[in-house]
Amino acid sequence: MKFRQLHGWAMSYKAAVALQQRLVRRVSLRNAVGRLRLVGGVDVSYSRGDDTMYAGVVVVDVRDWSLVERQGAIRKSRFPYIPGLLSFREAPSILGALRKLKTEPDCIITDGQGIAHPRGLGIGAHIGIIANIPTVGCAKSRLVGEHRAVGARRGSYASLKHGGRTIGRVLRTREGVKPVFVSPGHMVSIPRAARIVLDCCHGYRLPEPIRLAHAYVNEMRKKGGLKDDCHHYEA
DNA sequence: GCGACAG
DNA sequence: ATCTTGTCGC
Repeated sequence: MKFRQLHGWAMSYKAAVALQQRLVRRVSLRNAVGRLRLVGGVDVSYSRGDDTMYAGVVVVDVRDWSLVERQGAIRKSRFPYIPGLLSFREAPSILGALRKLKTEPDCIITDGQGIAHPRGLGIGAHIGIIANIPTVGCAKSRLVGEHRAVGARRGSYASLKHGGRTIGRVLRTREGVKPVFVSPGHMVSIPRAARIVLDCCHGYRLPEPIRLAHAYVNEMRKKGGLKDDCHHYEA
């Protein structure tokens, strides 16, 4: 994981939007994810009147769903939540956690949109081009795009379109619950992104890596402190 | 001006 | 995202 220092994070909303329009050209939809084994998941937690972000990343082995490694980072954010500018609030802390990772996953799933974004640069895509690793956006609700009704069976999906382009899929990961919005982040195709998310959902609406990351950051915030783990492997 | 609007 | 109690269903 070769991180790139593409830019700083302190700027006006206006500058942030301009930056997204400039960075979107670096996003690649060329699939670079082969057989899946190690999948990462990232998430952030924070309290109401506090801008302290508790970010975490977990790496799961899809063969048996065991936790391979997890790392966390606590950092204050000075950027507010604004639809379309989520990465400027959460990405700094998430990248802090990612830099501590010793294990390089085959791809990372983010809690939020990939390219299914007004300017094509949701937090999933943004993190992908900076960490230089395949990423998949998996959001619980829609930000942009239109789609037809999604079938009731697990695996059913509808194409998510915006501005005359297909930007992702609305995927039913479990029967009886709302579908999720999947879109490529970086270095992954739309079909592969959807397949990755579906393969990572085990009895629940959200992918296992995201669920574990969510539980991890919440535990970090409540029971204070950042506990990490790394179970080394033999190639 | 009004409605929409990831987390 | 967080806050917050109960309630419906497998």
